[in-house]
Amino acid sequence: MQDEILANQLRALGHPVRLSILRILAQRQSDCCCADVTQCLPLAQSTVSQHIKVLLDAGLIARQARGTRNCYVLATDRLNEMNSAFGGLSELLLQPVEAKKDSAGVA
Amino acid sequence: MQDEILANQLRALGHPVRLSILRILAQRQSDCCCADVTQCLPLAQSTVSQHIKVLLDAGLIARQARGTRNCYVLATDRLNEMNSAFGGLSELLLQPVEAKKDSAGVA
DNA sequence: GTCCTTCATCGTCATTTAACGATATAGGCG
DNA sequence: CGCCTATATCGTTAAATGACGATGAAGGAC
Repeated sequence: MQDEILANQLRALGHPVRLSILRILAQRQSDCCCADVTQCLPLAQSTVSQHIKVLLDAGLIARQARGTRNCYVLATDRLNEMNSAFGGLSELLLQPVEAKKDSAGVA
Repeated sequence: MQDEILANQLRALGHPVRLSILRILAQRQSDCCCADVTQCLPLAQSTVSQHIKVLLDAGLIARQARGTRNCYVLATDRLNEMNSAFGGLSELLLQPVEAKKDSAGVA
């Protein structure tokens, strides 16, 4: 289901460490490898690698093999899609609240 | 931390059933009690109640005692906040990609 | 007061997650 | 070829999650 995918992406975002990782990637977006990320966090390399995997599986980041290093970049396409999906969701959720403030359809 | 809160809210959204619950609340936003939600889902009442609790704890919905019923409504304020926060996050994340396409600052 | 409905909470169980250390693989360098 | 570095994966463990049935408490209705 669509919801499954969206939920999976939201769940992937739903951890402070993973938010941090995304921010780290956003800041130094080029040539950011696992070791770089690990250096910014108080966690073991294997743990960081695991979090990276969650983000990878959710499609929120992409891997770029670079010699012996694996560099990661934000999957901006997917993030954009997700942004749209989330925008659509929140629009849907928030819609009834506004009670069609100025809906032109009313006679 | 701010991230803790945001992550918690995202995690609360990160389950298909909870997305469904939010949609259900959005559709028939008034007088929607636990039984109503349960009727829309193939889950036990206690399970639905648990999911509702997660959404409550994340502040995404609010409870309104109504006699023997507890009615739930979307916490639109919080959802709006979250929408902003998410927008801000995605803006931050997506920013480097656009490479300031038309930033006026450039001579 | 008694009964009935609604629902949150409790206890349980299986699954998943988060964290770690250890390890094996893959690629560059001498 | 042999070594080193980088990192993904494995195995483990504790804790969290998701699901359920049962139960107890709160609040009408008669």
